[in-house]
Amino acid sequence: MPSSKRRVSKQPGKFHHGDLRWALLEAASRLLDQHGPLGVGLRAAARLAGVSQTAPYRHFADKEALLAAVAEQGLTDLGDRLRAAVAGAGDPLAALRAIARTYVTAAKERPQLFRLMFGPEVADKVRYPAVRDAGERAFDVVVATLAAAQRAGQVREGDPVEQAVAHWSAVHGFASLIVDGRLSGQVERAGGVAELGERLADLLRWGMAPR
Amino acid sequence: MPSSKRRVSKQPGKFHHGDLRWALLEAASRLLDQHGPLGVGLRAAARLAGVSQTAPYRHFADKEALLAAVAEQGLTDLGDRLRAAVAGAGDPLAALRAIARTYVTAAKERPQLFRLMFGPEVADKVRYPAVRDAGERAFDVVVATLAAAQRAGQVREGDPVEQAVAHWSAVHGFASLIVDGRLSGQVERAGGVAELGERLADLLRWGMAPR
DNA sequence: ACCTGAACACCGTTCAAGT
DNA sequence: ACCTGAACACCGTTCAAGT
Repeated sequence: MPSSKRRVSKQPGKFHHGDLRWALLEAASRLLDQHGPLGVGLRAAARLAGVSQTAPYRHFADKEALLAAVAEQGLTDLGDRLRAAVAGAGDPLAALRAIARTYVTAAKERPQLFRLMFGPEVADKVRYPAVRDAGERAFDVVVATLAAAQRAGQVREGDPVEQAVAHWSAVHGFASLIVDGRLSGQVERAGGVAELGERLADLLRWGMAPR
Repeated sequence: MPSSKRRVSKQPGKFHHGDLRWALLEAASRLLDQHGPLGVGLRAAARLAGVSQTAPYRHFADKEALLAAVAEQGLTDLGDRLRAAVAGAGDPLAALRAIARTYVTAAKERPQLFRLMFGPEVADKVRYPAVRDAGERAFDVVVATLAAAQRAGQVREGDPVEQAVAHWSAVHGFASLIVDGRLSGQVERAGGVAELGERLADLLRWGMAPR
């Protein structure tokens, strides 16, 4: 995880940036929101940061490394937000609802970042263990919440990891289809994303089998 | 939907290809599987098809249009496979399971195509109604199956579209996370994708609330 | 209609060089 | 360590031209 605060150069005037790495991440993030994952370039980021085209190579091995760093930031931030949402919920069941709401909200806020985080731009995840770890830390929040929900008798007994995969799959799939504009008709019919999301949460909770 | 059969040129010798459009789709499809959505290029496709770099512009307005045509083929094919899976199932409940299995299998078979179909490469879906229509035809299979399941008393009553969104979200999210390598640990723990998928199907069917 | 060749403005990446 | 400028091999796209 990159430092989120800009450091001041120790030798003022000698470098354009006290922390070029930070400046490049900031530039890439802006390019991402404006032009999508395909609009993020090493040269364009360098231009935005005010350095030469080859300067980024001091901090990132290649373009994919820059994108991976942005994705890692996004996943870490998502994990933090999920943790905060769980902490602010009254009980585990409310926490599960808060996870779903927070996840979909984050995806809608920065759709391009969401796409980068789970898209093909950073193809070889083995090359970026930090990206994978950030994703797993976010997933762990879901697992812990389901374990707590079981202890509180609000979710049926079973492997919490398996339940977390189910919960995450449903929430992630819904967020993905929303971001991709694939559910716009259904969203309109239901009167909004939040409303449709609530109904899906109920279906997941009570199941689709006849009562 | 592009014709899936190569036409023979009416004036042999005059053109390199009887159907250059078909040849370019074929080339793009091969580039996609080999190098991912980012490896598909207009020039590379033209090279594979044996024509000049500018020839593709006779058939596709730009690069995105070529990618959109490939995505459309993939979505149409997915819809066909879902329909066939439903037709081959004994009852609506088995059909729902077959939809999930078919969807995940298709995603695993051609992960790069799956990413293109739902990824950011074709960003502006309004520009490509054919892509959207192909996706909706696939979705309609799920809606129809849930309506049938309700009539058979195998799924609780309710809006079949809403239930289809829930089913599709869960299946799509699971497939996405699998393709993205995000569940490799959990898959190993569970003894395979099919096994984990079966457990998720049960959770979706019976719900997560305490019995 | 269909295709070509040259050209333009971009890329990612490498290399030799400067402080 | 950090940054630059020139260069190479690629892109997507446009344009004038050929059959």
